[in-house]
Amino acid sequence: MAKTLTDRCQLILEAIIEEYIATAQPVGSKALTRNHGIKLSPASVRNVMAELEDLGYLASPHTSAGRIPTEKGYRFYVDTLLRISDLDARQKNQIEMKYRQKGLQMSDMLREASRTLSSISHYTGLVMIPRLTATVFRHIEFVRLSPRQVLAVFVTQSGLVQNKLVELDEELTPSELEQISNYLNRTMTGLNIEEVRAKILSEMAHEKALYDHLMRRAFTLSNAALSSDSSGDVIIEGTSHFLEQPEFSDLQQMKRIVRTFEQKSLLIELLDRGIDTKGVQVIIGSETQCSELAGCSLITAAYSGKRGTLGTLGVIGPNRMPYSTIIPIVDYTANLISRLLDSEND
Amino acid sequence: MAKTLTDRCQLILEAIIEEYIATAQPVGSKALTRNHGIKLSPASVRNVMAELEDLGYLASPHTSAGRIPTEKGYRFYVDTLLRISDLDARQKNQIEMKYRQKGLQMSDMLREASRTLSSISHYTGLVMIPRLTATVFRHIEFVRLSPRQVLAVFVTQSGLVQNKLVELDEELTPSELEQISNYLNRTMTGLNIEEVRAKILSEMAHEKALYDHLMRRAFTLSNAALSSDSSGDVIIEGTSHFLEQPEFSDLQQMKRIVRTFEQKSLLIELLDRGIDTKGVQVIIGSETQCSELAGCSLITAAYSGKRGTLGTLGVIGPNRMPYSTIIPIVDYTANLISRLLDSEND
DNA sequence: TTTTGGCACTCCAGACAGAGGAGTGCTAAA
DNA sequence: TTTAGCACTCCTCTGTCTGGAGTGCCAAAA
Repeated sequence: MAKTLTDRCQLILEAIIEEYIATAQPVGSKALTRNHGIKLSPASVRNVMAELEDLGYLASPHTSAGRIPTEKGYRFYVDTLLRISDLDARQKNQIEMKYRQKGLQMSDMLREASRTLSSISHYTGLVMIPRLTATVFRHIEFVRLSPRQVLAVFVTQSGLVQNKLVELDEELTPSELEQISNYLNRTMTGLNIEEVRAKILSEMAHEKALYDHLMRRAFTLSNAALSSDSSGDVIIEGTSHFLEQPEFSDLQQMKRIVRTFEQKSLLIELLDRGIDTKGVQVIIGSETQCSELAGCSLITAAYSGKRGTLGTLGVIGPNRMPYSTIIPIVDYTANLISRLLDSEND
Repeated sequence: MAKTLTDRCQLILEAIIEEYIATAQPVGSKALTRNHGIKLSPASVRNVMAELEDLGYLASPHTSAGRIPTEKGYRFYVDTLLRISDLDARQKNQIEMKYRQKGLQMSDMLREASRTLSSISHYTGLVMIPRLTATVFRHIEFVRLSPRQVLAVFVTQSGLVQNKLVELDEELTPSELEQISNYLNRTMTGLNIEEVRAKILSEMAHEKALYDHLMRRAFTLSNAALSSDSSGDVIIEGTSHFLEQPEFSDLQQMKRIVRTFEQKSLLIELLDRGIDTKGVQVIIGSETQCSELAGCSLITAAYSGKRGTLGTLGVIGPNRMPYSTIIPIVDYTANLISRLLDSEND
């Protein structure tokens, strides 16, 4: 199938998509010949456009309007036509400036990343908080809130703080708690949370008839504390940029999207999808596979710390996004964050 | 001035406001006599309405439309006309259900509160996170990220976890850190953060020629850690409800408001304002004193823990809100949260 | 064979006019 | 003091019309 398009088709498709990205108006044959250095007559352009429409790259809202790109059109554009340039030094600098302040801990940094993505791209910034399971254990602390309630506070290698409330079956004295946390901190530092859990479970299994009662408790407690159902979280910044997009001027659509953002779960799912991908990933329209986000596209990239991928970040906007400028922004941000997470805390 | 309105004026004003709240349409004299058990003719009602308009309680969008309440009208309604009923048992139950789950720590609870406020009121829920300075110290832990970076993790009496990255002038060994945190935990538990800071400062002042070098460091470090500029934070849930309000169907207005929400700072300021007020506070339209929130009203109430007020929570929506149903919801939620914070951790 | 000019056709967007309706203010009568 | 009546205002809705942008197709030109 998909026989490759002729050069001329590609040229015109590219021009149409870029014109549409710039104007948000259906593109007609005349406008194209005027503004895009195409040395063909409108009539010839029309022939090509009709062909591109037959092939599914373009669509027309009604008979006497211009053409707009379909998702297939965008996909082809992104995969084949797009030439991505590097950011120029000024832009790099502009991004980097935001992280220059001292005393920025990881969570602040991720929030700043989301903000920066949003403000530079003029779309909505997304940053996924690392899942606990992907992070490396640095420190755990138990704080006794009541005889049967313990707040477990983890700190990960990269300085992310997470906490979980654990309800106990039996009471623990402060000194017992301290012994337990000492044990954990001594033996577990440097492992990732999965490894810590696995280790705890195996110890529990091996020493069935546990002579040391305290140890059994230690394992039970830490197992509870680490059985994090923390299903990930995402920092969303710049929702208001969506209100600027003419394609969502319909309030019903707007509401659908904003509501989806509020629920976050769908976004987390989408961001998760890119976590094992190298480089920048583009998800266009229905490729998101959720109707709530119809007409929306994502540009994402994974970021990593010392010990592998931590999460993903990116930008979400309408299908009609200036991919050529946003892709490098996302790419650069992901690399920058990775670099910062890598360099600190050593 | 402000001579009191006659009973009839009040009756009609109330009817108009309630009709307008229900329909979002300018209210005419005829509609009033039909639906509100007013046994006057439309002509009489018109006379009263003209009077109310002269006095500034009503306005008309144009000559041949009905009347809509002004802010002054809403204010009078809220202050004088409104009879607030208690929530019925079913609603109370509905709210309380949300907090029933086990293992809900404070931050989860506050988020849930914001969500519940939003979903029950159908407007936007706001919950201010307690300022560190208002909270009671329970536990502090220093985690050494690098020789010169320490992550200070506080836990407050109510189980709220906050953390701050401190950059050190000189290196501290792990054991020094531990001594310092032991000292702080021993001597400071039960004080609020302000008191802790005061105590540290006074100790620093008293022992100018400090023989114990470690102590000096301890004070410096903890002072840095507690010099929290954490300017408060607010949990906003249900922004999308704003998109349902006909008064903000203008995209420009919508954008202005959503953007203000994103910045949060104005909301924090507004919520702060109610922190020393007993009971429910209503801020109508321009009383917010910020043009970005023109047309928006807030209903807020303070919540408290064991040791006094912690923060405020509430609902923000258009001026045209059903105050009579939302005020009790906010009131009940604030009391419920206070109760939950009070009862736990003892 | 490919490109292009010409032409008829389609459809939208905006302007305009007219009708209907809801509401007002005022006056005079009850 | 209340109310009925009436003239008036102004919005909203509807239908009609027109100009313009764009298309598809065909035949002539390259």
